[in-house]
Amino acid sequence: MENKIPVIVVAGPTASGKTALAVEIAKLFDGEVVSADSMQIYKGMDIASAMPTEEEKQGIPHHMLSFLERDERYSVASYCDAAKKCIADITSRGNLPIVAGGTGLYINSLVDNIEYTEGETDLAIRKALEQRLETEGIQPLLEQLRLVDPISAARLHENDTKRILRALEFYLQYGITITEQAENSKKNPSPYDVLMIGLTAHDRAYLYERINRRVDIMAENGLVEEARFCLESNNGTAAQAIGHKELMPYFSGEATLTEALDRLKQQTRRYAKRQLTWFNRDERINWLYIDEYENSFALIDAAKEICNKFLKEKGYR
RNA sequence: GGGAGAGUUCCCGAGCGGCCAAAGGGAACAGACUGUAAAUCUGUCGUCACUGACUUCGGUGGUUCGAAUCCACCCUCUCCCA
Repeated sequence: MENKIPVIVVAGPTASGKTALAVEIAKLFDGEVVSADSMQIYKGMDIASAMPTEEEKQGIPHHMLSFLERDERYSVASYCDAAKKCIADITSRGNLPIVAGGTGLYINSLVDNIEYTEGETDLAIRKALEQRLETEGIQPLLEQLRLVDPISAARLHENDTKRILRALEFYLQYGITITEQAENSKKNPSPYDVLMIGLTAHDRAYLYERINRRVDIMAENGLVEEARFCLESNNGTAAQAIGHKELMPYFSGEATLTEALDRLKQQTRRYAKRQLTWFNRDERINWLYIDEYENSFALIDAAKEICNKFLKEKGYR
């Protein structure tokens, strides 16, 4: 209505078929894909992160993929900045932006226009706090937080040291509480008119089977070699990715390859579960159940219908 | 064939006469999540008519006020000697 930008989001747990569906939607509506994946941003982890291959992309432009060195730090804020630019560019070309990925925090922050504070995290403050945690334990830090930001202190579990530290760190760096910041961050309405499509399965076992199968395929496609190479030069954020670290016991001889891959499958299933927990609370999502359709064409048809309805009703097409 | 040891709740694993439905970990399920998010954290986790009751610790039978814990026999497994 008031000059909003239409954006289609394809969300869902890993291995649910987001990549393929996003491409199909892009083909149907002159779209370009903006990835919302915290690991596919890194270079050199194509197999583990299930990065779309050129073949899978089918000529559709993809953004926010494979542009960061593995030892570089990254953050939601940086992601939003860059992704917003991508959306603006795509729109200026007259194309439809399709945000696809499994990192819920990235998707919501981008699409809901969460405003993050200026500047980078002050690592010196963080380091000092981590130092104190080491020597004093969490209680004094929690007490200190209670004095400045009682709401956060009450909300956070004492074991949640990461968030307690961040809340304190935030206050020390910016002089306002992270609680206030959370409020402020929601002040500006989103410039996007969002249609959210979520992929999931009625039967969780069905999804888990797909995950297991995909890990086996990754192994066939050279996951072990990729992991061996990455782990040699590993030091940063990318080390958190599921896919390489699980092979460590295999490299050190503590586990067979099969055992390591089983572990990897399990970790991936657990991750999918967490993703579902995140997305499940979003009332806006139009869920498509992948185990409900005869084949991918039927699924694409269903998605197409939802998109058409959205675009027509809002007068975009 | 002889000897040593082990069998515990979905899995691993502690318990070794009462404070044991049984530590701890894992898995699973549910949830949280504002600059590390594929990370991090929380809850539940024998059954039920659930502040109490009931059924569990390889099997059977004992000892005892009382057993997962002690004894006997049996079954299964592991290791060592043949």
